[in-house]
Amino acid sequence: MKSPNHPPIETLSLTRVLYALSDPIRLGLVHSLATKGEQACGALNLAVAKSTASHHFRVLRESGVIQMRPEGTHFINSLRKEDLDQRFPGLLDAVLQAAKTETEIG
Amino acid sequence: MKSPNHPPIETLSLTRVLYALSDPIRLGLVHSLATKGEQACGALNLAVAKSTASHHFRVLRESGVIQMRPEGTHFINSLRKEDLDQRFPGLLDAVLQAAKTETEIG
DNA sequence: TCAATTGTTCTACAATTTACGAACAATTGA
DNA sequence: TCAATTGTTCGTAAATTGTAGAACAATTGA
Repeated sequence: MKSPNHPPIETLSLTRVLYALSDPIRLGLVHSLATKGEQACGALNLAVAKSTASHHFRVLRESGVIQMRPEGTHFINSLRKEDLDQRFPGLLDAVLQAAKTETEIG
Repeated sequence: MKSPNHPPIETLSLTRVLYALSDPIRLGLVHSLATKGEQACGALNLAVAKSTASHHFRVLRESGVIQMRPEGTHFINSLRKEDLDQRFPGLLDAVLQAAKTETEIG
């Protein structure tokens, strides 16, 4: 497994991050990574084809929201929380809190 | 001028709000409304056709980010800051702060 | 070695989004 | 009344996005 490219912190674009988080599937992935910690792609059992899942992981990775670390036959995904907090303080926490609120309300 | 519809607070969708904010033109509008206060559409002199501007205002309005109040021949736009703060605490502030940061950095 | 596992890449397609010009609607002021 | 102002709506075109299947690549374990 070849390690994919990750954009450096200073190149992260706010609109790109917001866009990455604006999809229900991707926001769900981020929420899951935030609450359960780092996980393999397969552990997040998505309701879409694996090529589609790969697409969403790519959007999240290229926007700087997550990082992917190769490990054996799969990838371990994790939030780039510290990077995001440094570049856009409070943003990730606010989004995660809002996501939590929304799932509670329905 | 007929007053346009605005979605009630409890129906605001997080992904929809994030999507509305993920466009550079719309984020610029929001930033402008946040710093300069309520303004007419024309006062925000956009670099796009007025039909395109109308589209962006509509996206912001239907996502619940802004409200539009008819006044004479034009509309006065303003952020639904209190509503957003109530539904998604800290989100708007974090986005606005991030937008400010990004314009400073470049 | 070789099959199983995991995820990417390529290709294609339907749906959505952004953009613009032209026509239209509402209001104001001369 | 009527022209000017302001913004919406409609129709359309170009670009982007989300989705999936098929083929491919890398790693592990039998």
